[in-house]
Amino acid sequence: MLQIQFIRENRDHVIERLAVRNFDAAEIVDQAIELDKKRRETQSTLDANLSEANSIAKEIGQLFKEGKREEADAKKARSAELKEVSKGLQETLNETQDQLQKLLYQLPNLPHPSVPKGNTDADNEVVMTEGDVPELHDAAQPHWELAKEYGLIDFELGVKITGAGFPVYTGKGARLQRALVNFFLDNATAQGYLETMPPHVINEASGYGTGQLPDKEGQMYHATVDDLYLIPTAEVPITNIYRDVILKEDELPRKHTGYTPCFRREAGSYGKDVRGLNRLHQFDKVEIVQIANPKDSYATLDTMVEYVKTLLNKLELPYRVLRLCGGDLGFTSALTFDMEVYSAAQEKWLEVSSISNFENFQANRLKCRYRGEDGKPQLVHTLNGSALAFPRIVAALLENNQTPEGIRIPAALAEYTGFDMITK
RNA sequence: GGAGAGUUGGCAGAGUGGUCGAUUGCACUGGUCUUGAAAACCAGCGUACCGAAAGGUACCGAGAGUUCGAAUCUCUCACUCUCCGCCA
Repeated sequence: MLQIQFIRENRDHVIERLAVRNFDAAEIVDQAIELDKKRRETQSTLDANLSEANSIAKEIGQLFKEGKREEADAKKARSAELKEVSKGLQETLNETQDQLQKLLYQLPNLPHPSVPKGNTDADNEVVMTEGDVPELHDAAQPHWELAKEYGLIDFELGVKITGAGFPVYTGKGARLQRALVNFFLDNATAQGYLETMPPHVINEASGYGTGQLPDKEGQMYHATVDDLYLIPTAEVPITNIYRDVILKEDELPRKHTGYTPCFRREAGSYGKDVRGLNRLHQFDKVEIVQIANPKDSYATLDTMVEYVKTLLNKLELPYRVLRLCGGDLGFTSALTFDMEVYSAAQEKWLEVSSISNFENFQANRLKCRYRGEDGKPQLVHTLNGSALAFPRIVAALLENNQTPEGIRIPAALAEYTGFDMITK
């Protein structure tokens, strides 16, 4: 959420920046500024009323002690009057604040100056491409065929137990998942990220803290009996560690990594893009999260991108880095780099990581602050990224490394799987 | 699932209708003392909003109520803990 003080002082800048998202903010911004003005005026008047009421209450108390009953009673009239007025003012103030809050919820984060204008993912800027696309043999197959042929993943069995999008991993398929958990966590902790295993279910307050609620309620699985939600990503429980927290400046940055399953309803998604592992309702992911000092959050973002590159290099997967354009940028993000691997049999790029700087947009909702040199609490910057999401990594690994003899496992990962070849 | 207790500032823990935004201890910050450190002593030390400032207002789990006045009384809700039951 953007800060109203900032909007008030930078009206034109806010509108101009949001135009990069093709978001016409003028009307909302002006309404918000108007409401904010009303809010402050109401607040001042109310405060003055309450102030007078407080001093009258004290006077009455004093008069009672002195036994001046009549004088005290006389003052009660004024007190009742003030009470009536204050009640009305309080209602106006609450309404105004609610309306203002609703407007602010509608405004997405301001894109960083480097974000290109654009409408769809076709307008994203390819920052770099790395690695060679492998040449596959003639009988090469997409990963869902390979998974079946080698007995790694059973999609139909998942349908029986749960439904579409909940695959069952078996044998080397399951072992590969376990290897990825350890591979990613070991790499992240070596970079100073604190290994963190959070709850996989969150309460409502946490959902609001990172912005899944109220807007994206339909995207999470909801356990209504207890009013809890299954996490769509580890970002939610981990970032919420810092909800309502004031850190000391020298405690920054805080770095966490966590492995969790992720649950996404993805309502309305179907078609060939969702075949196999391309899009699931439950998948595994290792996440990296940083709570950063605003002055170096962009340097932090760069280190996170660099870190994920090292993972993809170790996995020997061809990949590219995209700078998301305004139209494709997430609601809460100021700058996002997507990492895509090339899946050779499907002949397409698959997103395996999305690394974002939210600046203080999330922090404002979370109320996560740090105390600067002047002693005043200021909002932190939050960042996170996948490092990495498993299913599409597995898809690319299977497709790119298939040979007539079997599926080769990259050396760095073979240390974790215990095998360097998947055979029938 | 049953029964009971509780929710106050970073932590511990007072406070049962008026000068309480809140005693005290610990922690923390600064200072004095010391060759240095410790100890001792002195001072400071919540957050948000309004305001140029002075200052004002709100907040003692959340919301509503009683009252001239509520951390304190009433109601509703949420959460936590303890014991019993069940159980990985």
